[in-house]
Amino acid sequence: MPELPEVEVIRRSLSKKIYQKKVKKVIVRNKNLRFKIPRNFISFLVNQKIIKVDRFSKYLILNLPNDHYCLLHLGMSGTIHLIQNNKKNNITNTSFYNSPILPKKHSHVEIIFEKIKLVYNDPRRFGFFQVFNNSKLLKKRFAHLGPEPLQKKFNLKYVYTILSKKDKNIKNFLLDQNFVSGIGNIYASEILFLCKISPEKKARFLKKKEFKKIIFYSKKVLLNAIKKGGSTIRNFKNISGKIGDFQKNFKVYQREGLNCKRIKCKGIIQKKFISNRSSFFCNTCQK
DNA sequence: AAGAGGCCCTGATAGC
DNA sequence: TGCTATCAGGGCCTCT
Repeated sequence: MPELPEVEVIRRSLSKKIYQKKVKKVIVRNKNLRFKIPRNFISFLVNQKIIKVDRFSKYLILNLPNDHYCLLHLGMSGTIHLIQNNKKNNITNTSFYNSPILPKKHSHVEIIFEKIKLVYNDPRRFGFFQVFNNSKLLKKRFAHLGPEPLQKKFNLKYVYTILSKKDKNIKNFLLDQNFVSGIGNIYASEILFLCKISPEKKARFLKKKEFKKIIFYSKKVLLNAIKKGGSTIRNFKNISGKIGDFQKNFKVYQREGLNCKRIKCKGIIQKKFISNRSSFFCNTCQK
């Protein structure tokens, strides 16, 4: 699923294409997403300009005039496609995430601008749209979420205060959006590998030095992933759709049974289910 | 009240 | 080939 870096990459490309564009039409084919698409969704958007494309954590926020906001979460399988209608009447498909061609199935929502349209496709329908009439309500929507790893608020004092007495394992904390928001299952494993910390280690047993590492590598992994264009995004410029022209440079994720990438470490990457989510880690260098 | 587990949903893949 | 079981990157709700 798209984690913070993927959503940020999507935000940037989206922003370039739909900034200051006016919504001409909205099509809702299936309103039964994770949450039902609100009744006023279409009228909320039509004739409005996109004045900014924002993001918090894994949420995209389309800023509209008059302090209105349209929130979009991609869930596990949500993808955004931009279809451009150029002068030659060719349809150029720009896929921002995960798919070589525009899927016909599961394209639940279309937001249509003058020469371009945004298509939301989501097989599992874990994603959702929500609308907010002012920034107060939007803020309230995010109130329960912890800071992003990239924010200054995500510092030693904050992490220590929350984690130092908790009995929950650190992997679950990295996935807990109330503690820190934006990290998902892939990057959680990657971050802990770089920290040399076992995913099963209870938070209260972590030392100050380890808290510092968690903060440092959380930032580093996410920033690096954004820089690389979202490492979980498949690069599907190849219309033939052949797999293999995208690379995952993961150190542990989906590397079960393979050698640890750390120099001189003889460890083997393990896969283990921790709270129903797959976790990958080196059995030797992560303590 | 913290933490574990179940559930929403479809599709891809593995195993028989 | 065709069935079934398992798993997939998230988040919210409930139960203990």
